[in-house]
Amino acid sequence: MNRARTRFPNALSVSIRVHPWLKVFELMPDEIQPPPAPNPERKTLDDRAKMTELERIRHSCAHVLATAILRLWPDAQFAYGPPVENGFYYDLECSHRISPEDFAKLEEEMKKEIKANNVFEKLTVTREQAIADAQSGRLGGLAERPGNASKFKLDLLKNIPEGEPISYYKNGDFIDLCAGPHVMRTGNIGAFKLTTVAAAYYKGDEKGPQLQRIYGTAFKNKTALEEWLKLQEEAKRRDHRKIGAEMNLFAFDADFTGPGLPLWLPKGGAILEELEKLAKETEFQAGYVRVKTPHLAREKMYKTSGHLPYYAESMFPPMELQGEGEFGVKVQKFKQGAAEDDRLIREVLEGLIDLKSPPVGEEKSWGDALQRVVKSASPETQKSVETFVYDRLSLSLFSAHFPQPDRYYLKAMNCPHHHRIFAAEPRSYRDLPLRLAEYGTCYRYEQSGELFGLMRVRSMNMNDAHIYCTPEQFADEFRAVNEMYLKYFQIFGLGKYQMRFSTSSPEGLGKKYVNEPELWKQTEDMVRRVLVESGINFVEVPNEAAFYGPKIDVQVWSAIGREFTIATNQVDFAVPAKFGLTYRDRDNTDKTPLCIHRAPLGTHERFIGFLIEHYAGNFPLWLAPDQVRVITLGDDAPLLAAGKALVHELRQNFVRVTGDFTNEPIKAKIANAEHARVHTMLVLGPRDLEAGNVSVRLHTGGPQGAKPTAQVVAEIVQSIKERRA
RNA sequence: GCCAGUGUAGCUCAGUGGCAGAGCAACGGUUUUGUAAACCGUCGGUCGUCGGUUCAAUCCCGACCACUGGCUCCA
Repeated sequence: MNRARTRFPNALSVSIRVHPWLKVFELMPDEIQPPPAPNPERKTLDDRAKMTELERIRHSCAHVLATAILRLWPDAQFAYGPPVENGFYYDLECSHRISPEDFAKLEEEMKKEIKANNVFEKLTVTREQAIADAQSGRLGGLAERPGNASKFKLDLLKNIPEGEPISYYKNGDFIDLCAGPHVMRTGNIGAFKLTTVAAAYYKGDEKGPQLQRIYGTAFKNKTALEEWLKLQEEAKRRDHRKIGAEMNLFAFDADFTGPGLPLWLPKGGAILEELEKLAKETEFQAGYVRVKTPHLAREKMYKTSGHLPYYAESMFPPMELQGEGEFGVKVQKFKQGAAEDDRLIREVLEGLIDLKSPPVGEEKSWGDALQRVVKSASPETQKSVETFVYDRLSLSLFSAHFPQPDRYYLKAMNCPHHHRIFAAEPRSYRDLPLRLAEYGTCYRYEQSGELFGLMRVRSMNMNDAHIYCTPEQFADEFRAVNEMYLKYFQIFGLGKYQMRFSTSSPEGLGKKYVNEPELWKQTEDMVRRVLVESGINFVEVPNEAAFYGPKIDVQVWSAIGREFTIATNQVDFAVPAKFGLTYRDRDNTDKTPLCIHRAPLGTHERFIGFLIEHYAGNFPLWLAPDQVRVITLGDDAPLLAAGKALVHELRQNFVRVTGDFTNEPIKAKIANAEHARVHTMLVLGPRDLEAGNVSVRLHTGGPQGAKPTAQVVAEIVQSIKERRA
């Protein structure tokens, strides 16, 4: 509740929707629907049996962790404790707040349990027995705990299908409800380490209880653990935030610019420029045309597109121009004093939305005060207040009593603007396919905890384009888009990628997805066919499509193993209709085009962040911010002149080149250039000058010996032109 | 937004209830050099912000902000 007010002080509909005592609003317009309850995946027994040895070690280590926690804090209640990619975790509820300071103690206890080398004993029990044990607090415990039932285990038991065997695993005194499998003995856990503590929601449900999650990792032996720790160190070194700072690529300035809003420094700007150039050239050759659209649009744009109110939470709150637009006059009137009848509503609303409301007693806002008052009232009064609020604040009345100011939103996506470009001219089937491309800046209000370096930001440049086409053209267009993706992957040497093909679900039609069963089937079939025919590596993920059509997300893995969705490709057969987009077909009727949203390079921000980690900052020549540095051996006049001439020549060939003509020792100048990750160093000394040579040194390859200057310049220019790896 | 951790010079980090420290960078000199750091000097700080405790707070306490690791989310 607080969150909605804080984030959207002006977005009334949003504030109201999530205010807890206004549950009544869940009955409101069908576009405001709570998300479907998460369905926690339950691994089948077959899946579990496939656990690798390492996973068994880690899962067993989770039990050992639980054992240790219970010895220190016997009231702990455990939920899930699975192995994960880099280790394991166990979720628990406990009166003691476990912090990393407790790790040493915990690890001590864990070592004792491992040293005891207890057997992981499997016990099969009846459901009745299991329920009884859970109720006595025995499950996930060292002993019975009267009055402290194993509540999460009870819940887990409910999810075990009838007829499936129910088993315990027991090590020492610790008994846990668990399908296994485990290692034989606690002593089989060779080496482990607790890594971090975090909060996690029970079953991943934001509304569920919040648990403490302890993360750890475990390995067969100490060597393997140490190797992993080393790898973590290496990952830290390659982290795009670290390298970005070292190379002066970008900066965050939370105080002045705002969190999640990167500033591109000149060197990062150079990379950005190269990416745009690549995209522009590639798209030009593929028949795209370039457009440019503003960063703002009126509310009507996003109401029409359907993004409001669905995605209002992901957008920056609107700017309101009170004196403008058709409602300006009404607003003025309202300000001068509303009718008595309106006053109560206004007060209710002010309490809900006004951040600056003074606290009333213990409460943080008038809304809280109101909530208390209503709660303490008789059921009839509560009912009538709810009815009143529902009646008076429902959107229709709302707009009647509260003239809408002119609202402008920062765009969170480019598509609506492009749709309006489509609509700006009459279109014939002869104009299609129309491919509108733009490197457009979008703004999304990502939750504060979600921000992550360049990978998750609030302002982003999207390599966006929208292809409007007829259903007959769709397959070819879609194929061409995929080919463009593959072309890019080749340029950047991305061997490991996976396309996630997200489709709809029959149950979601009309709720999560536009209710067009025929079109869903058609487009999904078309997409699937194209993917298979193109021999593309993809997986199909049901029930994850966009609300307007199936989509493909491209996942890549950076060199340090981070997985990212960098590109996206979506079919849209719904929104063009909402905007009333049509083209005149051969048969002289107006038809709605299909639209393909595609962003092969995703956003500048994420893509460059990814590239930094991918290349560890050692970019290929064409992308390197510092492509060439000319270094003179001393600062004698003839050397200096030759050096400056070389810089000039390279610059006239559009090479990003700097000169280091200081009188520092050559070793220092090389070291500086290496630290700056300058791709190519050209050293000019008296010997070179005499022979018409330069000595070439590569950041990634060391000294390459002396070569004729003209040849070196030509090679550099050629390598950049070809975008060589 | 939630849980936890962190916040000292441009960067990497020391440190203490009683005058704020180093290395690198920057700047000024000296040095005249062949492939990862030559020497000397100078400058640089509201110790994240606000409040509290104290004779005295960068240090202790509280709130807030930002970042980091996770959770949830990512149309």
